[in-house]
Amino acid sequence: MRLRDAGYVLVIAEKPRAADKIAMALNLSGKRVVNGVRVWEGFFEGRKFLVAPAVGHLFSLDTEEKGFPVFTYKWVPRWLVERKSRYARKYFEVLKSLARGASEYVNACDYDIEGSVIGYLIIKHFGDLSRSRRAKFSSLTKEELVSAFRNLQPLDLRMVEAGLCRHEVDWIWGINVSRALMSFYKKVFGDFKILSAGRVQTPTLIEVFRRHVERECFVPEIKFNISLKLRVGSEELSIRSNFGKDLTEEEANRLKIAIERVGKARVVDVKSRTEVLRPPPPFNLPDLQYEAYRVAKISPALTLSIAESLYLDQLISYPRTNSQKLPKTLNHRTILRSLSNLEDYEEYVSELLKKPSLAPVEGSKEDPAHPAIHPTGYLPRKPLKERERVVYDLIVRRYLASLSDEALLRISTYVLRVLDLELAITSRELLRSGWLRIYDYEEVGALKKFSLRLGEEVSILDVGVVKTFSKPSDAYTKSSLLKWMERSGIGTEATRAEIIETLFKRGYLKQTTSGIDLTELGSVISTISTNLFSELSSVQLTREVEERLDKIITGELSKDEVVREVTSVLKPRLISIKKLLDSDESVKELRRLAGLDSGDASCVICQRLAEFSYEGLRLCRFHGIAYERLRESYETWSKKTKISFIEFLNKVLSLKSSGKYVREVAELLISRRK
DNA sequence: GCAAGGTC
Ligand SMILES: [Zn+2]
Repeated sequence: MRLRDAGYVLVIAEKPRAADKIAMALNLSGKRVVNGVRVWEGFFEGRKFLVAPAVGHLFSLDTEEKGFPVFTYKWVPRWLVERKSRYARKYFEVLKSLARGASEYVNACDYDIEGSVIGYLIIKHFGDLSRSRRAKFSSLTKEELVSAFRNLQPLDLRMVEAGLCRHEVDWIWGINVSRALMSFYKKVFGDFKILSAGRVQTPTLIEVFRRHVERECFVPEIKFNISLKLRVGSEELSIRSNFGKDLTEEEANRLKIAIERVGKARVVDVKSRTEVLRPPPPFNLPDLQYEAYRVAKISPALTLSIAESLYLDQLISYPRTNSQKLPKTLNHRTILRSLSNLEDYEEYVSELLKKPSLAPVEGSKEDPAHPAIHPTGYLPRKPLKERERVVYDLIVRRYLASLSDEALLRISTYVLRVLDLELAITSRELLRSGWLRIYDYEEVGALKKFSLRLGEEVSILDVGVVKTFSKPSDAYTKSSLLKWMERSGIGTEATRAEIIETLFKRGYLKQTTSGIDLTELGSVISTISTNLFSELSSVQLTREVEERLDKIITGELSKDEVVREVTSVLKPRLISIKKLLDSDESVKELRRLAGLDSGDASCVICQRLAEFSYEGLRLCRFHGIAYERLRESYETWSKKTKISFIEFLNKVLSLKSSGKYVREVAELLISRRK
């Protein structure tokens, strides 16, 4: 492929800031503002170049068909079909008009499948695919960009095909199942409500459902431990231990008396080691969102929007990244000298600058297009708002920490023998604080320093028996749910927080004092999704889509084959569901599929569909599971302590960590036994 | 109006 001599080369960037960087790297200094959009022109290696930005996707899939099943769709201008994307119109118009005068096109969007689609669709609609090439770079640094433009590649049509396929598969599943759900809702509850389902949101909702069941069907376990108060040097140390045994109440009481009688313990082993605490790597977006919540309770969605505005003010690098690595070419000394003008960091930074070399710690996470989040060195020109300040401060401190020395922790473990039993106590002392001085949010564990010699006797000042009750997993927060999505490999940096917000907007989730919980609607949608669309309800669908996209990239599969496969799974099912929805006598069956009361067999506690029967009591799946857990749990409780079933039920009612369904079943059983 | 993915 040979570049034509006449006309200019139109370079399409994914976003305005990237267009600026590309122009800068290629020395294209002619800045013009067309229709409110910044574009750049100049000469690169003798050819006239023009760089203009998109703003992410400028086209979107859409259909004119109502109802479902729906398998016909086409790409349309995004600003036309999406209210919140009207701002994209001016970028759309500018690219459209500049494309007319161009003789060549370069797709210089991020080198990933979405970037390939963004540039491809613009060239396809406004330009000429046969006169196009792809710029391939993994960061927007001058070196990489110059090399990418000296070695322009043929258009990456397999990446494009994979990208188009991802859009189509998500559209087909999402739109069809959402419409089926709305149709179900109308039929069963009588009114219209906006509902949705999708490859990422549905497994996330179902994970909250699982946690809801786990917590609300939870029966605390009882445990008996020995508490000891020891004299260690001049200090008193309180500890709890079960000596590695699952003690019954009787055993614990006997042990307490025996230990009281001895009154002392002996140090029989001493192990000391120095633990090296490496600085944390610089932030990727998930880490920043997690820390902003942990340190300042800022929600993941708000953290992203704050980071976005810091990025647009040029204070930090691009935030929607998964990378925990900084570019080798980044000039840390320049950034540090600039940061030293800020009072908060001045002292620490001046120490860092004395180091002979500055090599940031790297994490393992990578990103195809953007490095870890770091301060640019540009300083705020006006005072930041409170939350902006908090997020900016976190980013700066994390960056400084990544350039800092390791911290050293001295950990000494002493094994004490009392009677024929052993227990360990641990002393922790910070020998060198290193990076912990600048990033002091990290929990190093309570520091408690003491020292004992081998063979030394330790007096036991007090002994007691402590009864403890286990607790269920915590309810999810927006932060821990986002972490779950990340670990499960669903969604992207840019979308996870927003998808959690969508689940709230649909009325599937609610915020309670202990965290996120499912609403009644959320429970119905989870249940019907699991029953009718099991594929969409699991993170496994994402794995399968990814495998197929990889095969499209290697040429083993085509987009049409993958779309045909999805259609063949979904279409027959949608047709039979539609038939069910259209029939007159289907409401009962539909209610059953949603786990709702279907008329004849309902739970004696909540009227949901009964799926269990115990002691002549019809119980729904929640109360049925709660009943089973209560029975199992009583078995273990009664082995450890003398307690009647009624006493046990009353005790469970009094414990805060007992689940809602468990309490309701306990109350019912108590009232029946009166 | 529904997805998930870009970006303001
Ligand atoms: Zn029930």
